[in-house]
Parts: sequence; structure tokens; C-alpha cells
Amino acid sequence: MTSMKDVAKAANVSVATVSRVLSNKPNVRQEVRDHVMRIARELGYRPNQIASSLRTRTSHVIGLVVSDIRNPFFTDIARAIEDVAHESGLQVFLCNSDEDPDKEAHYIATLLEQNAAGVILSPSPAAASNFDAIVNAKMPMVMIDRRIKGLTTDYVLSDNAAMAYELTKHIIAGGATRIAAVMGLAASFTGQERMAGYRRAMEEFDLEAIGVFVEPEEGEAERTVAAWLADDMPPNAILTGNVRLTLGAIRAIQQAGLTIPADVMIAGFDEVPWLAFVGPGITTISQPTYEIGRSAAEMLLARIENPDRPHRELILHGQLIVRESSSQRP
Amino acid sequence: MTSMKDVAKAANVSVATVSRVLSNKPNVRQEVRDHVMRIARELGYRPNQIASSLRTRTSHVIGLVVSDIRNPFFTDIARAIEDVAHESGLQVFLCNSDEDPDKEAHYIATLLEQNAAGVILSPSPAAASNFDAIVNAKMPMVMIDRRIKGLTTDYVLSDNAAMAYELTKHIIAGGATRIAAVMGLAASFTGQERMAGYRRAMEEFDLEAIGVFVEPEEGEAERTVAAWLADDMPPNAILTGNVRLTLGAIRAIQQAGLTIPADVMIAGFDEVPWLAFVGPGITTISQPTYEIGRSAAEMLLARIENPDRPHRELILHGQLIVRESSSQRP
DNA sequence: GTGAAAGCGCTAACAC
DNA sequence: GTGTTAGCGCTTTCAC
Repeated sequence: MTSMKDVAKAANVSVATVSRVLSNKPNVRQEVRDHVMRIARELGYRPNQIASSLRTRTSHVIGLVVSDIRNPFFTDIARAIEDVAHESGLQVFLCNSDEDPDKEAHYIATLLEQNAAGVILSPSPAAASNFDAIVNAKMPMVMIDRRIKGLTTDYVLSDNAAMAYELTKHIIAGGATRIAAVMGLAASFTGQERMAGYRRAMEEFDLEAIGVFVEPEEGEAERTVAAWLADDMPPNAILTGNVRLTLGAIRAIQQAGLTIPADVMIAGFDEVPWLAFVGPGITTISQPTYEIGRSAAEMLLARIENPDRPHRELILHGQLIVRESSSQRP
Repeated sequence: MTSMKDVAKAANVSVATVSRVLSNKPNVRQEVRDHVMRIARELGYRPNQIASSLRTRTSHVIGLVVSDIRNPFFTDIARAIEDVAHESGLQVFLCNSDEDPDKEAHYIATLLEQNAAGVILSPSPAAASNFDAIVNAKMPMVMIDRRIKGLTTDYVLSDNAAMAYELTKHIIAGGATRIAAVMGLAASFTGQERMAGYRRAMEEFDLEAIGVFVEPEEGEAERTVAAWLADDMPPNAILTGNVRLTLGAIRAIQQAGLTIPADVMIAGFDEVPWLAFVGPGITTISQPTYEIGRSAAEMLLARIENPDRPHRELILHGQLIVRESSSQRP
């Protein structure tokens, strides 16, 4: 590994000059600059980021903390963030918190130890104090998807309540009269908001709201929906809070020997390409995942650039994608 | 940020002793050890990994380079790798190469600059020389999913040819007589192997092999399959090389107004939970993605531990998941 | 415009 | 067992 010292020696200048040249600092004669660059290239010099980071107390690394990268919502976001990071010469640490505050705290500590330049995180349902370490260290931070009560920072959020409201109204227009909703519990912030939007629409139409929160897993939704369908007056429409719940609900409907949408309509959150091919095609709210990721990354870069800028909150709107599953009208 | 110096001062010992205690080195009295630990905790001391890394010329960071994290195959692998890393106190850098050798080379350079402890990568279809930098730097490396001709290193691979052979035989048993295959081009190593397995089975049954390589995107598969279906003697079965191709093929079949499996059977590679819900349920080869990730990570750890151990090649077998899409027999 | 030198926080000889 | 000290490779005063 060739170091600055090697380049300096070979170029007959001091390491200070080499450093100035390589980090594009002023006060170097163009002639010297070119010469140093040439030698550096010839020697195959690669800067040691670690040394640089130790000295400058910052790095080109940002952390991304999500509950589970396998959730397609986060997969897309991760990809977007990595794209922006790559464009800006940053690296991304991938961290899966599994909604576990302790695991989350551990990752936060690690990011601090690693001198990370910033962190984007989708917070677990933890107390705001879980993020004190970041705040105290003044590490740039952008929260995505969920708001933490009492924590003022940069946020990129979705308009969950409005989207759920729209989705509910849509399925009512499709002919639904008894609509039940399964929302994810762990992501309580989004779950709450979506449930609120659903409730508001139901009230508006004088319909009885039947909403439950479950662990966001296929099996939970399947059990819940199966129980509903076994009822005397089963719902004729199901609303779901994310893809896994949607899948579970579909399974319950199929197991009950019912068809979508003739017997039971269904619609949910999160768009994934294959929803168009499930049954008659499933209606969903498509969240702008890539945009959420991009925006969060850009917001983080801006905060790193200028740590004192006022905090911002960006709210992005999802889009209703209408397919066959949500209407019984001809 | 409190440093070792601070702890040393507060504990009335030298930094060397603090270092010994905190990195669990021998030659410290238990009494002193406890004392230092207490002080460190009281002061909220957190080690500076950067400084440690500069000194030891290694780090607790590993790189993961895949073409695109959004490919569910890689998403699962990434999650598995991150799990193992987390258990071992390592961090994971996420890198998307987009099958671009230059982007890949760039990430490799960055990992070197960051003093990464090792790298797991699914190589782009690049020349073996793209990995010279890693080999020269003696950075531990594990290749996954694809083999690079002329590069001896640690590998975790799938038995693609055997799996494709099995899949083809299965669909023949299901009643298929004219079977066409669309395989991914970019991932040429896996694509080639799968095509070879398909060809072998076709030959064995005296059937004509109709195989093409395309960019692994829905649209490409859709166009290809649509053309086949418009033929005089259209295939009555389609084999696909990955999920995106499967989705494209299904779209083409539906667009042509044909039904699965009555008119056209279909089966492909890669299992994702929703394939059970598409049409009558799609038959696939499920690759042990999580196991691939775990094994690769463990192999990397072993190599980091012992850089001179002989190179290994681990071949994992996929599993045929039979659903309704692959048989016309009653 | 350039160089000498200090030091970021840690580890690892080496002394005692 | 413990302390002293010399760096790891870089950036950044401060001289000149």
C-alpha cells in the first residue's frame, strides 16, 4: 500500500503538499499539482480513508437502519439511498433492527464508533431516548416512514391517514358495505395513521369500523381474516396494512373457498409488481419508495453540509392503483 | 467524546492498561481490570473504531457487492449476511454493482480504502482481472452465485445445471412436449448453466431445445414469449431463469388469452412467497438464499480468521416446489 | 506557495 | 503487571 509519504518522496515535495493536491486545496502551483497527480497515479496511490477519518473526525459512511431489508418497502428505499450515496462518494452501512430497540441502540452506538457522517433510520417503536446518543453527538439524522413523538429532526414521511382514507372510500364506491381492516402493529406509527384514515372514511359513510392491529406477518392476517369470514355476517371487503398482511388475507379468502372480488373484495398498502397477477389483480396504495429513499438521502446530505439548517419534514403522497380486486360493480 | 486517555487519567492507570482491559488482553490484575471497566462505563466510554482500525490495519467492516439488492435472491442473501455479521460484531457495506464492471471496480477500490476486513461478492460478468486488486491486497473474499473463470478463491454456488435439469424433467412429466426456455443473459454464468441443464434433459427425451438468453427483465421475457406464442406450433411449456422473467412470461401468456396450465405450462427459478398466489400457483426452483448468505458470511469469517486455509467451494442444492402451473395431467 | 511538525485515538513493542 | 513511547496515514496549524 503506497502512502502519501511515498508519493511525497517520489515527487520531491512534502506530504503537506501532496495532501493539498489530493484534496483539491488551494495554494499549490498548477505545475506542482500536475506533477504530484502524475506521480500519485503512477504509484497507484489510494488514499487511506481511515487515516483521513481519524484526523477529520468524519467519514464517508452513512448508516441505514431499517427493521428488515426484506420488506420490499425498505428494499427499494435502501436501493435509492445507496444510489444517492454512491453518486456522492459515500458508503452505506446496512442495519436490520427487527423493530428491536436494543438492536437499534446497538447499531446507533456502532455508527458513532465508526464516525459515521450521518444516519437514516426508520425508528423502532422505541422511546425517543433511544436516539439521544445521536442527538448528543450531533450526528446528522433523517427519520423515514415513522415519526417519533417529541423528537424534532428531519423526517420523510408518507401521508398514511389520507391514503387509507382514499383507499377506504374507493372500496366503498366499489360496493363494499362491511369492511374490516388489518393493520400492522409493530410499525405502530403508520399502523395508527392508516387505521385513523380508515375510521374516518367509515364514519363518513355511517359504516361500522372493524379494525385490528396484528404483528405484520402473513399468518396473523390469515388467522384474523379467517375468523372474520367464519362469522354470521362476514365482511365483504378486507383492507390490509402491508404486503405480508395482504398475502395472508388472500390465503384466508382462498382457503374459505371464496373468490375475489365476487365474495370478498380486498385492497391494501404497498405496491409490488406481482400484485397485478394475484387473483384478478389486487388494488393497492403504491408508496413512492424510491422517492422516499432519494429524498431522505438528499436531506441527509444537505444536513451534513449544513448542520444548522432548520429541521424539515417532507410528506410524500402515495398513489391508488386500481385493479379488479376492489369492486363488485359491473 | 471521551477517549482512552480520559479513562486512563480517571482510573489512574496508563492508556496501555486501559487498552489491555478493553480489548481483553491478558496481563492485567483482575482488580485493576474491574476498576478500569467501571470508570469506562461511568464515563460512557466508546472505543473509536477508526483509530483502532488505523493502527491495526484492519476493521470490523465487510463489503457486500451484488448487482441489485432489489432482486429478492440478493435481498435474502444480504439479510443473512448481515445477521451473521451482526452476531460477530461486523458491519456490512451495501454495494449495488448493476452488473457494471467499472462500478464494481470502484466499490472494490473503496473497500480497500476503507480497510475492509473482507468482501462477499456476486461478480459482474467482468474479466477476472477486475478482482486483482483484492487478490493483491490479500483481502479475504468469498464469491457467491457465479464462478469466475481462472479465479481460485472461496465460492458458494448453486447447482444450477442440475436444478434446471430436474425442472425440465418435471415439466416433461407434466405433459409438456414443446418446451421453450428464457434465461437471463447478464448473469451469464448461472444462465449458461441453467440452459445446459435444460438442454441435457431435452436431449434425453429427444425433444427440440428452444432456448434464448435475454436481459433479465420482465419486458424482455414478455416480448420473447409473446413471439413464441404467436407461432404456428407454439410451445406448450415455458421455463424461466428468474422471477422477473417468470412475471414477464405470465404476462405474455395472459395477454395472449391463454390459461396456465391448460394452454401453456410454466415453471421457473427463484421462490418468492407470492408465486403460490399467481394464477394456479407457479412451480419453481427454490434456492436456499438464506443459507447461501449465511454460508458465505461464515466462510468469510473463517478466511479472515485464517487467511491461509485452503480455498473452498460450497455447492448448495435448490428444491423443486411443485404447484399447479407445471402439469396438464389430471 | 511550501515545508516541518503536531496530533487525531488507538495498539504494541519494549522497558522496568 | 504496568508504564513509556513510537507510530498507523492523514490534515492542519504555523513558520518561512
